[in-house]
Amino acid sequence: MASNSNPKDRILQTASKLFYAQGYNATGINQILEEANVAKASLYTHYGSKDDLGIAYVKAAREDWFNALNSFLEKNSTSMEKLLRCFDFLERNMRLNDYKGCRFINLLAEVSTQNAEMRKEIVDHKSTLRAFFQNLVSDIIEDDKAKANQISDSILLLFEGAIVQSKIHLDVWPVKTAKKTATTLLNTKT
Amino acid sequence: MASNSNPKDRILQTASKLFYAQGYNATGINQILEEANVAKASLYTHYGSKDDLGIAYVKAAREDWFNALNSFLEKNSTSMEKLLRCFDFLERNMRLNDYKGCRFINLLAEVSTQNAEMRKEIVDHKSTLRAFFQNLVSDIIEDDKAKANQISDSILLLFEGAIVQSKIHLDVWPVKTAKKTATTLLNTKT
DNA sequence: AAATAAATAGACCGATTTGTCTATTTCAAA
DNA sequence: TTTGAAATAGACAAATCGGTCTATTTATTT
Repeated sequence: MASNSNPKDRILQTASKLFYAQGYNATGINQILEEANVAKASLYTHYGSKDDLGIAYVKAAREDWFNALNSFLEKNSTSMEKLLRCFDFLERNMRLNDYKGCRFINLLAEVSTQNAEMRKEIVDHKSTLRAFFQNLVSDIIEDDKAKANQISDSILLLFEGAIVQSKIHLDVWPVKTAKKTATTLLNTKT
Repeated sequence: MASNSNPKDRILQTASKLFYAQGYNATGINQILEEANVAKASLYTHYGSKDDLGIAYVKAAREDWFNALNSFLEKNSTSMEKLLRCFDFLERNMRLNDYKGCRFINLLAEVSTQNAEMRKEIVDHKSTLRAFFQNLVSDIIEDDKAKANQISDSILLLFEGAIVQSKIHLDVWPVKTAKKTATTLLNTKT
């Protein structure tokens, strides 16, 4: 782990790496401390417990994710271009992360019944993503609101399905397939 | 847990319930033994270790899942009807399981890097599902093979995306949305 | 330079983890 | 009814878990 920055940040960075790579329950705090080169007391002064660290992790990951997406999208592009470029972003991420999939989906599988606050952050994040797609699609399909929502939610489902299937098959074909059908749906004129 | 059947089956049944409800890593063998009313030695004679029990769990779940699906589909129905009814099956399952989502996706999130054999079973299961959709769609779209595959894979992605989003929002609207768009895709004539 | 805060190493705690082993009991087949 | 397998309860082990605490050292600030 990078030895720059302060202990507090180093803990979060290392936790982020390990929670993603090994899972939340499978990652012990001792491993985090070792790899972050940080004393145990530092974890408990900056974060109160492992669960609180987990919550801080999700919150930071939420911000990081949308920051990365927005900086990947080109400012002066149409809503249609942005929508399709979301799938390019996804493809790049899947490769970059060695097909570990979505941090939030992975975490939800572990803590859905275990930790209500982590669950809430995850749900809020995905609700934000849903609204993000809805906004872009509403720019393209302006006349029929019901149709716009049907298409934007379908794009969301294709997006999420592509994440899961990409993780399963260790390949980007699901992302390419999703992008292609998303294009088809968006070009279906009323 | 049902006290019928033999210890071996009771272990698997209880493990299946707990792994699904709490996750694999969050479930200790002691809890399984208590709820199954079974001695510890019985677990280690019938299954060799917790991981081996986990593998047995996935294998049994694979068989159960497709058995449930096939018995839900009506024998004398068209491929189109069967395809759409898959989403009714999904909706029923999501409700029935209190939106715990997909056993295989949930498990993959935990053991993807941890246990290669469990991963393989999960991947094989999803590959079977993919082929299942491909077969049905190929009955409907016979002329254009590339188009048939594009549509069947898109249905797979909608299906998987609906599972994930349904678990997130504790609602069946993603399944309904997926079914509707799947219908649209299947009705797009060449 | 003195005072204060931040970070350190690491012992320690009780609980829990998977897994082994012994000794006893239940049960079914010969 | 005897024999042998199957199942039982539970002690035990070694490791790890999250978390607390003490004592010391490093930085920062005044």
